[in-house]
Amino acid sequence: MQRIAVEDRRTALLAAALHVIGREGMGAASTRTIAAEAGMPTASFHYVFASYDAMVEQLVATVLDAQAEAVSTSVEAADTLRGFVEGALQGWLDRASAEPDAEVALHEIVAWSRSSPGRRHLAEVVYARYTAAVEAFMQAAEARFGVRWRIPAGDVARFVLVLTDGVAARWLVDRDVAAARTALALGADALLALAQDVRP
Amino acid sequence: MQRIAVEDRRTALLAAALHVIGREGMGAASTRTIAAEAGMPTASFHYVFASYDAMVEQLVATVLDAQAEAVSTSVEAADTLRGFVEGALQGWLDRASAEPDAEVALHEIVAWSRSSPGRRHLAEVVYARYTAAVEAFMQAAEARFGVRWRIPAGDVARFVLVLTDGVAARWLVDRDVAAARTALALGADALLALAQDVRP
DNA sequence: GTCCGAGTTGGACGACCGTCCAACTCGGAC
DNA sequence: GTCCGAGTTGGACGGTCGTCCAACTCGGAC
Repeated sequence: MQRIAVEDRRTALLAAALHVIGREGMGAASTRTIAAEAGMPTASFHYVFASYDAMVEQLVATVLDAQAEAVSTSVEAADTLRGFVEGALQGWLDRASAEPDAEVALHEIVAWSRSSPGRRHLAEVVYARYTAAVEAFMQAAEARFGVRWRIPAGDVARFVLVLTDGVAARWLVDRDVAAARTALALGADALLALAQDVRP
Repeated sequence: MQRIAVEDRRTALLAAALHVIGREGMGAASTRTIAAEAGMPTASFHYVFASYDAMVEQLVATVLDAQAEAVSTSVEAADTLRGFVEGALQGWLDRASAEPDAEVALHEIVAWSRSSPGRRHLAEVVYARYTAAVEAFMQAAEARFGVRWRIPAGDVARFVLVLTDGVAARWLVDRDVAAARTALALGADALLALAQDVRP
């Protein structure tokens, strides 16, 4: 095969891994399958990545970065607290259904990493980044709409993740976007009921 | 090994599978690992079960049966709608934290079955049974407290599963029962806000 | 034109997988 | 006491896995 910059190989392999995991799950995403999907010999995998686990770690970071940016653009135009909350939740869903491979991969990798002590930190990192992202949204909501919460901010953030995780779990099985949208709307109502002192 | 009734072997292997999946995840739950956990030679596995997939299918049925029964006993004493809703949700959490292997196994198996077309029906069966269980609870609530809902019953049932799935996803990673309890209490409030016409 | 080192990769390593079968054991009917 | 069929299981089958190395290629410095 012709010579390719290592960064380009890395990018191609990460994209291939995303497709394979999205299509056939973590169980089928072997080094051989991923390299074949990228049109490379198997040995190229370990020329680019130190190990399989290292590739997964990079994949998680890449997917989380792209997701955080996509969702944050969906609340830029919000001019009410309701618009902001609904925009964030529906923006997350729009992103998930637009890039299902990324959403599937995230859940596959969390489930995969949960059971092995040496990989458990990966699942915790995912939730730490989710929590940080939600808290950044909450601070933006406070700055823009003066919202305060009736309960500790940490409990609100956790409840947001309960909503997205719960909707995702079901959507992963039935891929029913309309039903997911309805459930998220109920979630938005529940979140707004926790707000007080909204600046007019 | 001494002669053992096939049903006893089946029971022992299912219990062993539950332990292995709960401790090390689906990826480590091979026929060899499970048989060893049950103190049997590997070949016993295929003397009892037609295939690995058939064992998983039986395991799901067993776990769902036990779970449904455990939760239903936790609302028997409820004498208000709030007590009923909170009792059901907290009863589910009590069951999950009392038998973590069963809860872990259910999520591991759903994730495992999602990606393979030939196994996808298993994930759908799990949600069909969850939905049926929740709808049975809702009918019991209507009979006992005369409750009606502001939105379609199907949307309420789906929202209940969003709550349990979302709480479970996080609990599987951090095992924080207190935080799960708080999140479920918020979920109960959200559900009660969807109720109307409660008989006094 | 020569050479070097980075890029590339076929193929092997040991391990584990689900499944299966031939050979063995042994309780109980006769 | 004999025998049979159900119960039991060691070991093998072909497959996949992550990883690695020796051997090859080739762009670019000299």
